[in-house]
Amino acid sequence: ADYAVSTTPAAFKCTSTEPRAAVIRLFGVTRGGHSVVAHVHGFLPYFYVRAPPSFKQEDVAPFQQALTARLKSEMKGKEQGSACVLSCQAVSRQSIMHYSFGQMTPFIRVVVALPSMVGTARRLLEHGMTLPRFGSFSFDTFESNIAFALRYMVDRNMVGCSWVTIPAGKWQKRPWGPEGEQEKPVTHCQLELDVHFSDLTAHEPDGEYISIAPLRILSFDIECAGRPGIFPEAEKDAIIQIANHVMLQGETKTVVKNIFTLKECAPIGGAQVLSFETEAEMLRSWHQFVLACDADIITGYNIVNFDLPYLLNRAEALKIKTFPYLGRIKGLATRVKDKMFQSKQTGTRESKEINIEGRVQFDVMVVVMRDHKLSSYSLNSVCAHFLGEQKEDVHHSIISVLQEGNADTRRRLAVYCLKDAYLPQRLLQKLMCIINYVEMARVTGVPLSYLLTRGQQIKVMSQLYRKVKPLGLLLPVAARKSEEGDKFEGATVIDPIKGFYKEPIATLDFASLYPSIMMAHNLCYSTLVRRGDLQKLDKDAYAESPTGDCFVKTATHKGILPQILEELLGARKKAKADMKKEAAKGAAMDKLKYAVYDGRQLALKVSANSVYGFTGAQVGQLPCLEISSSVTSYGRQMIEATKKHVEEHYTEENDYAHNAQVIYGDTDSVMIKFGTDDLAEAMRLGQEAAEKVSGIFIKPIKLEFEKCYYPYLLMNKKRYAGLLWTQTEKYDKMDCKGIETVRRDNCQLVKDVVDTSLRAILINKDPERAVAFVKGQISQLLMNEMDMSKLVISK
DNA sequence: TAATGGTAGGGGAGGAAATTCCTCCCCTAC
DNA sequence: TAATGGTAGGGGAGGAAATTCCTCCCCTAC
Repeated sequence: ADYAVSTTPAAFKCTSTEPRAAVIRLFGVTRGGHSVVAHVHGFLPYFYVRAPPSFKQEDVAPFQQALTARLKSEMKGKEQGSACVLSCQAVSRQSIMHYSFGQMTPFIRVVVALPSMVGTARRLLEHGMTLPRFGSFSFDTFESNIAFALRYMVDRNMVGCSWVTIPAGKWQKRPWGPEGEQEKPVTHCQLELDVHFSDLTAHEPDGEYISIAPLRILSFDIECAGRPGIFPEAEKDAIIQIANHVMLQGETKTVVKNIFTLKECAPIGGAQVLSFETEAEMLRSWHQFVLACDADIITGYNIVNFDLPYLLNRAEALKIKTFPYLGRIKGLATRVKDKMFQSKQTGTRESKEINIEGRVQFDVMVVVMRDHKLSSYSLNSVCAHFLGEQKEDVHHSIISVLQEGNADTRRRLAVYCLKDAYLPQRLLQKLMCIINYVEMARVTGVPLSYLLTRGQQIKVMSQLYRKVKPLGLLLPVAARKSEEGDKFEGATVIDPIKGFYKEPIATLDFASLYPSIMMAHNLCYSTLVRRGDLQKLDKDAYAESPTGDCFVKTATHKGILPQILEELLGARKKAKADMKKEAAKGAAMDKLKYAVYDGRQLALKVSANSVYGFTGAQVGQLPCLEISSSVTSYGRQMIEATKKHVEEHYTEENDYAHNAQVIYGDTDSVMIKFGTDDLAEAMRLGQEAAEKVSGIFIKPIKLEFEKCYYPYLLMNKKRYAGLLWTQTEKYDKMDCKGIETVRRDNCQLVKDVVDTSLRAILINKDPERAVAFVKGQISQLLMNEMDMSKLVISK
């Protein structure tokens, strides 16, 4: 979904006299697979302002006049004839920040003509505006920085990638309207229609609406004739081939497989070969193909940062004026912009921003980089990792040679290029990217494209907006800037008692620790009690967290965040149950449905866990360190209590065979040496201890016995290895944490040596063998007999 | 159309700072 | 020009070498 500013057709004008209005565009697919665009009319941008004290109904009109005047002068005639502020209305709402005793306070709902006016109005109001009865007053605005399209989706209960119904008779198929002033199609979609926003019904993605639309997915790859040793430059180096591979979501067969080549190319089985004498002809023809194919999703490997910009720049160098119109909107040029994406998680990454309206750019490289930590992100190694197959390798230095050869050498290049277009499709299917991303969009409510171009916060914001609206609560706009280094204390890591343990070590974990803390203690923006409000409350009505912040209890007022978390975790339980149900059908199982449920439960889990991070985000949209630091402080208290309880209860005095000892723990886990040599006994004790300790905490906090390590090598904080057992018959695997074997900043040799040594120690229980192996490797190194490839470090 | 989830913590690299070691030299005891 | 005994050993100065400490960075655990 996006929006455009245009004139509104008379039929959808309603009461407004505005010359121009924002029209939401919903791009989609029908069940039959036809592309659709709906121009949604009549939805107006708005936001809220907190009314000054003693603000009365009769103050609304002067407020509107003042704001209109300021806004108009600010727009400097850009929007001629626009009223700018369409309406102001006194309403009762409450800010989500701080517990407010269930009281509502006066707010003003401001409706403006265009989305861009929201930001301007916000700035004006925050800087202070002069009102007759109040003098210069600096207003707090609320919900004034939400993207317009998302605002619409929130208000209409529409989540990303969901089904929408438009009843017959409520919409107009373009072209329509009286002769002369007809509404003509402006997009390349097969079906184009106009509708009033209230006539659209969004469906929850359940039951018959759980299915995923048959999206058309175009994967492509280009080859350039680079000069030897120089990375291709679009200004100088020609594009010689473009391979394309089109599939439908949910189906395995290929719809189109073709290749555009410069100069003649020998035929390739199963693929259509289109050869051109000039590069310009080829590019023009490919452009036509993209429009005809009308894909919903454009994919490929590194297309956003290489292939698409290269194509666009090359077309510009060749002066092909018609080329940069790859989107669904006719006459809207595709441009490349440099963008910086900065986050703690990924670091600072430069990337390109390319507008292709109505098509989602689903770059497989971006997807893999976001979801997986790998040592190399080349298509070759990613395929080797996930598909267990290497790509057809043609070294870039011989690409030009092949091109300058004959039809057969160009055919070899084409086969390679086709494979590069096909592999991203394979990866998407294998990793079930589309399904998982669609489910993430549905769970969090954001459009699909946000998931690849935006961070984590927008997903929580979207859920908050949705949850808060029916409750009459409003989300404040983040303060201009938060002070640098606004850090808070995190989790405890128990000092390890380092050593090699030959007896089983039981591991107990708190399930979803941070979400369950937030639920148990009702931590939320709306339950945080202001210091000054404390004496107004009963002592039993609130609880003080270990940081000294007070939150009211569930019985007084249930927090929004706990509600969101409950729903997320509840929905996850359901999704997992549905998965089981589907699997129980055996042969009749609907694999696609099963995958959807799996993707959903994963999305729900990730979403639940990111709520805590959202409240502590340093550069956040709605940070609240009182919440995040309370969460971690409760966590610290809990892990200490668990350690204490276990060590005090499992003692010889209490008739246990040994004194138990907590040898290590990190954040939400404790590792216990019960003293017994028997694995089954250790598991039983672990089980028992988990239940016992769970009892001392408030619901839904739950300690679970998860596994035993036997034997266990504890080297340091966050560094250990052991054989992991979940049942007594056979160990599951060798589990290594923080050790060189799991790090990506060392050469293969280090990994191999450490891995082999650990195996010798843990599995064969033969440290001598490990020593001998290491010595052997060192002498090989010293004698220069080591394979050089094992010594490569890539950073 | 500006946006960006958290803290704890190990361990290596690189360089500054503090410490140790060594040699030379002066001086005294005898 | 004139006059010039020795060895052992403490301790300071000065500088080289080895060590510690600190910061930054990367990457992981949770």
